[in-house]
Amino acid sequence: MNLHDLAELMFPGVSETVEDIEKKYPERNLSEGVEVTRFAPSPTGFVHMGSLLSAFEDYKIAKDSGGVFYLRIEDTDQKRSVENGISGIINDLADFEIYPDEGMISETESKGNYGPYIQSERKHIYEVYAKSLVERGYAYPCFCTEEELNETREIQELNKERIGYYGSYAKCRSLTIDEACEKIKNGEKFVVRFKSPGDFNKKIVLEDRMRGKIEFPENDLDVVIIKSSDGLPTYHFAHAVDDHLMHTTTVMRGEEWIPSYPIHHQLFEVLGFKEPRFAHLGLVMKIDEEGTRRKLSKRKDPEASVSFYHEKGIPVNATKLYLTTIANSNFEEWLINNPDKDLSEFKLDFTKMSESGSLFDVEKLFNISKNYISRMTSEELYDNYLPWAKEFDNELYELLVNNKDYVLKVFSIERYQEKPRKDYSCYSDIRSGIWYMFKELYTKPTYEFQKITDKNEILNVIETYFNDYYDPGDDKDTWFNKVKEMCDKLGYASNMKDYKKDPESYKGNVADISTIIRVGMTSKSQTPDLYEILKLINDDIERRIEILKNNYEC
RNA sequence: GGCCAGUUGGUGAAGUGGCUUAACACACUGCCCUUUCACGGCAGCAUUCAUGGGUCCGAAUCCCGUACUGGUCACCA
Repeated sequence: MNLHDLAELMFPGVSETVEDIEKKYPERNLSEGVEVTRFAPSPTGFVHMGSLLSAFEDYKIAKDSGGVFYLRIEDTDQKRSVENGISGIINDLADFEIYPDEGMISETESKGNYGPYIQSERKHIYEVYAKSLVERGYAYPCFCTEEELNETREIQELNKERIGYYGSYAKCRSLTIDEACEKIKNGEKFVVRFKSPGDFNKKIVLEDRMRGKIEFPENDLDVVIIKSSDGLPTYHFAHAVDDHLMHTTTVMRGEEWIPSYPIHHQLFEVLGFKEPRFAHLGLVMKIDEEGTRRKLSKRKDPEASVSFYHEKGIPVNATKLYLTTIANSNFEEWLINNPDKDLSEFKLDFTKMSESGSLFDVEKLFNISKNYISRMTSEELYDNYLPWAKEFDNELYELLVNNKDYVLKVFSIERYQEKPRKDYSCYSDIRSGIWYMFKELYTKPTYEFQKITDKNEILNVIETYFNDYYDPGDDKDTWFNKVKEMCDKLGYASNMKDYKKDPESYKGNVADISTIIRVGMTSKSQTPDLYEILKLINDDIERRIEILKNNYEC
């Protein structure tokens, strides 16, 4: 019996050779500097903020260089798979306008020439490579049971030695070929282990694209590369084979992978693969109630879920802007200097990526979103808001559709000025800012009068104003002068400075009068420009006065 | 426990030996502007870069130790 016989016994059905496979995955025809990146999630059904960031960065790095971004599904751990888990991920990415050039495009379909893009469908490929490793003496069957493995670990702990399957602890490594063949023939189950040629006392260096040099001891662990439970590869092996075959140029992944780099390095070497470059991203963290930092969790943090932003109505572009600020700290400054340029003109830079896990800052996201919304035209706001309202606020959606011109006017208030108003952080904020502009909604308002609460006085001011002073045809200056005129007539100060000098001799001031009119007509003490509002609700003023009166009578 | 990474204000961070008595942005505080709110303007917010030592004319920046945080050591990714 020789290695070839052993390999045949371990992989009885595998007839293809490594050369056969390699031919099917030719080098990509791309010029120097063009990046091929990938997002490689397990099919868990949805994407959370941390993985969205990583997908976004992968996508952006590829696009910035005119390269290829693909989506590969890593389902070698079937326990993690969820029904429709792939389409969930595709939809979440699509919500943020991340569309893979290659890879899965639905639950079962894919596009691109380097597939299959689901690892469980690539089983035969991994077998071919594993078999060749066995033939070359770089892999062997391991028959150790879980109990045996636990035992050696306990011994290692007791002796304060490094934990793992290596050196003399790698029992099955020293099995002769004949012994191994015998066991297989007897039907004993086995995993395939990598036969590491490494020496723990030697050093290797990773040239990380964002962290620079990282030094490690060489790997000497005989890691499992094919599992006996389902015959599928482990991450380490699948990563090496797939990223080689699919010709990934830069592997971007979380920093939790740094410690296993020596394994991957060795695998690439022994398999004769050209190693891709690596960038190990900082994890996205949050502060929890106890005040400690921890990884953002899908389960515990609603704001970690991508759907949270969808429901809140944060514009997709605003989220992208925020993700870019986390990805590259110099982006904010760029944005300030180039407010009108498209995001695609900003190139992500590995050396500007944060090495420590950054805290996810919802406040900042809202701020970015607020600024972003304030810069939209009324039409853009309308077009973006409408689909959101359709999904989350049907009543408003109907009004929006039926009163488009009117809504555009409402959105235009204080929008087209040098520094537009910033009222809305997200689409779900908009209702509270515009509901009172619709007569359909303005029925039983709650009033926010504060300083002046005397009902008769309020009614008196309102009636006097609309009977004797208000004229919708007035321009803004005339309009405000009339308000001031009325102030003088009714015993209020039209000039704030005068009022401050001697508040006792007035009933109030022009601000109080404005507030009475504002609250009387909108039931809100804080609104955009009153003059503009009155012009828009002109047809409804009579009715609103009645509502005010009725409200006071009962 | 071994290995690896990280540590600059409330937050994201700039900074790679002198231009830094630490940029910018968010948040916060105060004042101003003002018919409300928002916007905007001005000012304030780390004498100090986890910590101890060293190198140097000079250190947040280089070296060593310590602490803390996170990761990893699975037939999970």
